[in-house]
Amino acid sequence: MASKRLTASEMRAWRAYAETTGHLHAALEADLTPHGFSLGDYEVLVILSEATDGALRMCDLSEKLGLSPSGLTRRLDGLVKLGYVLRSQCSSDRRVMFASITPTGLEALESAVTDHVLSVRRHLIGQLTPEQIVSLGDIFISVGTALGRPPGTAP
Amino acid sequence: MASKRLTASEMRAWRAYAETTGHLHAALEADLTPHGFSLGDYEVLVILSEATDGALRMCDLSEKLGLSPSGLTRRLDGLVKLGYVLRSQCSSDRRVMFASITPTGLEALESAVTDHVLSVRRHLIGQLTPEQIVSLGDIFISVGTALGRPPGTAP
DNA sequence: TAAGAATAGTTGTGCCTACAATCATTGTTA
DNA sequence: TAACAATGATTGTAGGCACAACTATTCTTA
Repeated sequence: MASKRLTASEMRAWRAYAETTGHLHAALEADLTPHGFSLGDYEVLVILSEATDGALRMCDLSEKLGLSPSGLTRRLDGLVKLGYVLRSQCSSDRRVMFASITPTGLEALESAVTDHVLSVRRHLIGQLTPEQIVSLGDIFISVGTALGRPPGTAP
Repeated sequence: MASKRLTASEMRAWRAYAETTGHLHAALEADLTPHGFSLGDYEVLVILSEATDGALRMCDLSEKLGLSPSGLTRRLDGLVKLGYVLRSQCSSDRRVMFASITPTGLEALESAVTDHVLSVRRHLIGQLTPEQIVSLGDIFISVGTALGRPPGTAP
């Protein structure tokens, strides 16, 4: 019975989530700044480092990142200037540009990964019981799936 | 034992959360746009409407919103221009400005609240079992508290 | 009470992002 | 194959936000 109001329990969950998710993001971001790049930059490098062919088309990358094409163009500009990412043309389709992570970028990423994992553990995972960790996964897999964006299913 | 890596279960939870939270925010935002204001505007109006004295100091409001002072100034500019919010001076301390919601603003808010609640229910609450709802609350109360930002404790 | 610190808010500036428009290339079809 | 649609990426522009600098006011204290 989908009421127009939230029950006390529902309100408690919604408010806790809504208020905390921004703080959590800010904390993770802050822990990463000593490494010289933002959480957004970090995510780009992670995805590029996991790309099976070592390179991704701009449109695929922007899709994975949930970023607009123009947003990705500018984000890559910065990473290219830092020497962390390389643009290259596709030989078979001259519309597409590939992005790939450079050895320098991989180094920078690897030096940040440890801290970031510790950060995630400290602020999120470490605060939860094993049961809650499973539940957190269940919850956001359900929500993401309902949104048409099932997580972790990206090829 | 705080490892430098995440277990499969931890990774599953983290990835699901990280990937989905942005999509959820976007969906809630999209459901609100027909009403003519953003989720940020909505939050301002909610907090102002709940203010016991009907008005809040800028600094208190920015604190509640997790917004910088300058960010709040510009956000209020928009809401004032729309006629939804009123600025007024404090008689006892001429540094402070009060913000209060106008009758027009209250109308606009009330017309949006129903849709927003339905939106929250559709995208988040409605996807979860009662146990998961409790768990969601528990989880983010723990995380928020660890971040020094216990949710729902704002006076 | 006068001087300096602290507080409240606004403005200047810059970064990040999205949307719309644009250019180039490829695909489709009449 | 010529015309039109679709796709991939970038650029112009504008909005939202943060940080730093600034003004105004109040608090503190010597």
